[in-house]
Amino acid sequence: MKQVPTCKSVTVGEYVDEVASCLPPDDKIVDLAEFLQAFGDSSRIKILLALSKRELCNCDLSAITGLSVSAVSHQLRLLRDKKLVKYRRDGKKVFYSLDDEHVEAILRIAMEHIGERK
Amino acid sequence: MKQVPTCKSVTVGEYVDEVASCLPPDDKIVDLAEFLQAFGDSSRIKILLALSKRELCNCDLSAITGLSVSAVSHQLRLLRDKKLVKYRRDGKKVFYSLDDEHVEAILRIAMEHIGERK
DNA sequence: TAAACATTTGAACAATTGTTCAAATATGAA
DNA sequence: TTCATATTTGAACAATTGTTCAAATGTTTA
Repeated sequence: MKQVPTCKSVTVGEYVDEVASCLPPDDKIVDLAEFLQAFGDSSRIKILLALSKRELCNCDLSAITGLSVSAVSHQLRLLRDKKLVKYRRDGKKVFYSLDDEHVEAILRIAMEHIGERK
Repeated sequence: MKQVPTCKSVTVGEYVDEVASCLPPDDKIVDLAEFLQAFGDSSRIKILLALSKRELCNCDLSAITGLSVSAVSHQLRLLRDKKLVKYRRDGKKVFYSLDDEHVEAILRIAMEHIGERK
């Protein structure tokens, strides 16, 4: 950044350092952002909501979401890498499910937040 | 999408329609994705975590996060539009805070999820 | 083995994103 | 009014993203 943060008024400086020192280190910030970013796409939300009902294979997810098999696979890889889903192979199929209760909780709370407004 | 979802094995068709009918309508999916996408950036995570400690103005947020005043303002506009933060003007300053407990809860749960692994 | 089914992968592409910079707007004090 | 401070805005740009398509990889059955 190029602009120097000035903010000359009296209140500044009293709590800025205190809040700044509360922030996690940069690598944790990045992990957090990447984890939450994985929720931030309509295709992935559809996949995650479907998986919140039951374990599903790539092919089923394609039928349910209306996305191509390839698109679903690409998104599942991302969701796997970011630890939102886990999987198990059963013969030709690979069954996916939500990684843990945190993922479910975030979906539920976000639904609540959306539902309340408008 | 161009590829027809086939998935010819026996298990298919039993629950696909059932799960599909559980999914919210498209506009709600989009709202959900846009809300959660707003969490998915390191700069915005820093801003949100800072705001989880206390109400802060644009200028303070710039000092705390190390981002330019302009970059913070652009991100705050997005966070406002997506209903993650609210604000009040006090003289020359505009103080921002988290919109509600849902936003706080999502940050907390995501921190837990990140904290548990590795 | 070959064939069918299911999934994954990589390249390409358009679309979206986050930052910077400069300029504009808003507020309070002199 | 003019000045200083604080915030917002819009254009530009590089960087990232999500999808498609074609090809490759796994797995089971014949």
